[in-house]
Amino acid sequence: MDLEFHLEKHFNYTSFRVGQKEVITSILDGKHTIAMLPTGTGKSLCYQLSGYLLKGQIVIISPLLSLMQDQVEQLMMNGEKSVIAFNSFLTQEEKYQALLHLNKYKFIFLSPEMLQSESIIKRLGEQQIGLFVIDEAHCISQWGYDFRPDYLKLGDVREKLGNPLTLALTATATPEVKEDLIESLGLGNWNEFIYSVDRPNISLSVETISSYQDKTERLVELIKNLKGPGIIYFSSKKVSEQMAVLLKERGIDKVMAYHGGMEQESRVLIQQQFLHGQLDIICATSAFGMGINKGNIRYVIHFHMPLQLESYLQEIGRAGRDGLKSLAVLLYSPGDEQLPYQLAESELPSEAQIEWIYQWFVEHDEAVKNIEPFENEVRRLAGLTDIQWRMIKNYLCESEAASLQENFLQLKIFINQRLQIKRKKINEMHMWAQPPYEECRRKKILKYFKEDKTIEVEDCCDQCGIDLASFYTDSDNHKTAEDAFDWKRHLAEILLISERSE
DNA sequence: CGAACCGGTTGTAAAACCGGTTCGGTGCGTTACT
Repeated sequence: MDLEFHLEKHFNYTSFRVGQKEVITSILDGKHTIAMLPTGTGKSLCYQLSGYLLKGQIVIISPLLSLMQDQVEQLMMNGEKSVIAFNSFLTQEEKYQALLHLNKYKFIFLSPEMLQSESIIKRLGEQQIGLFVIDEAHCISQWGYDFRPDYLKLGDVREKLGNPLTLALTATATPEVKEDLIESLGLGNWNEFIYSVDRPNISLSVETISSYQDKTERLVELIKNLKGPGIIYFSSKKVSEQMAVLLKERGIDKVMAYHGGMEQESRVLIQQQFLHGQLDIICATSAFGMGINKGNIRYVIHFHMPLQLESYLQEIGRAGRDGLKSLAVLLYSPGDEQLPYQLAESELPSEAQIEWIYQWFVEHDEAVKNIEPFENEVRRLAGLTDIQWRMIKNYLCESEAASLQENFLQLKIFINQRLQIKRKKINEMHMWAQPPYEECRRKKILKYFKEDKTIEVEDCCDQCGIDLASFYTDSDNHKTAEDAFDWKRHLAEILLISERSE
């Protein structure tokens, strides 16, 4: 088949980007396909073009509502009308109508949670599904186990839908992510297109700084000098906001914070402003990034380290999608690793909480499967977050243990295992960040991800030697801002001194 | 671990200080209530 012809016909492009043609060919051959393509290569085109060349409908699983809306818009801009995002933005009536006329949609977007609804599975099962797509498939691995368990149930859903031809798309090409998704999706045979996780145009730097205060000062200094735009990652919503305020006070404009606790409206606005250059710097938590299509991000700074190297890689990977030289800096203070450990632990229910729940069941002589009416009360009394509770409920309900006691015993073991895995990952991240350093950072990452590629990269990392000044802004913009600020501060100091002496 | 907050102490008035405690990230859907 002349794929280029169809590419031009449907999308008006004349040539494919890295990996696209191979992936599409594999799908059209009827093979389940795992595509781990580098960021910014146009992964969605893989299912869009395949969609036009395959019979039947295309079902796309997407992790974020905003991502779904983007994709729907993109398709509609391209003249495709038979698209629907099946999610909570629809009213009851709209949902009902959409289900009734499901066959008139070519592209159907869904969240994994929506796919747990029996009525939706039933209606989808009656359709002819040409391709089942899991977008951002690393979510299975990174979110499935505790945060969004419905990701791990996609395999069952696939089976119920009659094992449709499947495509998994992601940019996080690590062996572990791949294994997780093969196992949970239950693909028997598949083709895979996996590209290196290495991004040679991103220089890697870790700076060890002894105190929190010094780290803040260093951050301000970096921001003042580095050529933007850039993202600064924090592991706390509060700190991200405080830093945005501090940076503004220090004369740095076009800065905003972004985190999951903010209003949906302002989140969209900030994202748009960043995309269009009205904002230069985002002080963000891990909520920021997925689906951000901005090519010219010049640096990513981590004020806190993430909970695993996979996340680190994903976050720094948002820099330099245009292929130009970019920088990733991790600011590390000894003791920083405590925060990730804390976060990991607080996500899982504690032993005491599990014991409490167990006692509740014993006292109330209630079957685990009949918990629904008491659910909210029990959850509240045990002091569990909804994530923690869901994890417990999921496990208890799906267990085949012979007794309540046995069921809870296994639950405790399971949670303990999860904790160990999380700790191990944090430890690996920590080992990469903390001194003593002996080895090239890039090699160390590649080794962790089981790639044995030896590459020579210019300005590779702080170990191989890096010229930070080459990432500094060459315009005088920042300098002027800095001068203005110093003058202001100077004046303030003078006033303060004269106030005291009076 | 560090930051923020709370409540009690200090020593006579108000703010400063101390010690203890709590909290810290990612999102879908539904439902009850403003």
